[in-house]
Amino acid sequence: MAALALDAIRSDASISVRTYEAIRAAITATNIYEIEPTQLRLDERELAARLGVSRTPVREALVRLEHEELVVSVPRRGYSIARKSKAELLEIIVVWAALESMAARLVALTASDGAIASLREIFATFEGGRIAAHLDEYSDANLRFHQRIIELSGCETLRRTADGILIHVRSIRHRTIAENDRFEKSIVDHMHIIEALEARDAELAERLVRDHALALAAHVDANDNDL
Amino acid sequence: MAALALDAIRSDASISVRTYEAIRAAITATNIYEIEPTQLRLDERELAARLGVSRTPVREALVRLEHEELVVSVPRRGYSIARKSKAELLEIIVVWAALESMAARLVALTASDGAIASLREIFATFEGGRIAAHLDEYSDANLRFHQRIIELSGCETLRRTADGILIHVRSIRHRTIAENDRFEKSIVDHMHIIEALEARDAELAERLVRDHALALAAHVDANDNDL
DNA sequence: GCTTGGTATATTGTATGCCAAGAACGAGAA
DNA sequence: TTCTCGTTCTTGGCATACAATATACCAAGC
Repeated sequence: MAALALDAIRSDASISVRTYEAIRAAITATNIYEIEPTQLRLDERELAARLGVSRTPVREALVRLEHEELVVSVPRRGYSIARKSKAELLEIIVVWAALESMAARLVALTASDGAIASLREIFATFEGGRIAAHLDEYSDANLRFHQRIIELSGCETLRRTADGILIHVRSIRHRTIAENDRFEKSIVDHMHIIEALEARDAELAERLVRDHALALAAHVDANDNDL
Repeated sequence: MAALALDAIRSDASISVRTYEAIRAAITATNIYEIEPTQLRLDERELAARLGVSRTPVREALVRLEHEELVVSVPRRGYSIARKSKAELLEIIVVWAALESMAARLVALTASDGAIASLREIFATFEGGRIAAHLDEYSDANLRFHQRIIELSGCETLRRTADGILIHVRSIRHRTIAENDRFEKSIVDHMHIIEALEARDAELAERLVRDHALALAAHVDANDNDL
């Protein structure tokens, strides 16, 4: 439990919601694949005590988190942080590919030129091969890029659906970006995607985004055998 | 001991979960777009009394339902059944299109011939133009067809994600199927989709499914102004 | 020493009570 | 008559008490 960095909760919104946000943030900030299995347990009372609230809002928060599959509950045995199996992670990437490729289509068809241009700026600081030296920041930028495509689609439902699985995608991307020069290919892919969007080629943009995501899935499938 | 064929005892779902299922079923069985706005209110105490449970499981159930956007909660003013605006319904169709088209791709690439053939059977009873006389059953079959594509993808995460928005898609399809001969076009589309899957043409199947769904969105956008 | 049953303890699941925020309603004044 | 202010009542939010069940530990018998 000490592995979770719990922040104090905000003062607006209901205690339930703030509790949810606090626990969610704590899980998000933790590399859940690298902590002891015993640390995955979430003790209602301990969470309540540490957050300074009663068990009721903690339980409601856990119910929410269970729904977005961040935690799992075993009846009568409580909640623990959900670790996805490799097969599940692959499925998540497939869903992400579906959502992001649809988003790319919408961006190509409806986004403003300025909006599309903003995609380039995300990688502006990484020109000239300085990626390897700033792998963490590049990994963040990478994720932001994909998130931004979904944002620019203007489809709120798409964004919310994607948000639900974002946490898992984040951990995948974070772990795989450092592996054998994938970032070289990655940045080339991104530029092609941006070009397709700028050319307003919806079909191409959709396909490139999908294939980029599915390539990640294939990579994880082939390489990450320790999941 | 091994001689006894013991099944695990019915781990009768918790009251919370059963409460959730009961409320969900009740909402699903109601045409939420045709009842008085005052009927949309969900009173915790009343629900608890009618279900014979306390308010706690009712609240947990409502939290779950809120997460899947079947109900909305206004802080300090309680829960009510969520009616989607037209814009939101259009977005939902877009998300559905994204998920189902990805599913179609997977089906074309991985499903067995028998599985694909089962898609035809769904419409077997509607041959010979008997659709108009059995519009309700056709509407159901229609929905089952689209659900089945997602099932056949074999991607559980895809299925669960789609399930979350299924209720809304159902109500849309149900209301629009009766409108001006859409079912004629609809059944032709479906046959083309099946043919593409049988031909293992992933690109075509994906496109047909997507366009079929987006055509529904366009239809709703143009026709259903009373949402 | 190992197995097995019993008991204590810890922890979740559910019910209930209290409180505070809004809404509804009524009374009084303009 | 209408507007406004105050009171009451409804209703959700949270805490806590109680019940049900799983786990761990210990003791007794083989």
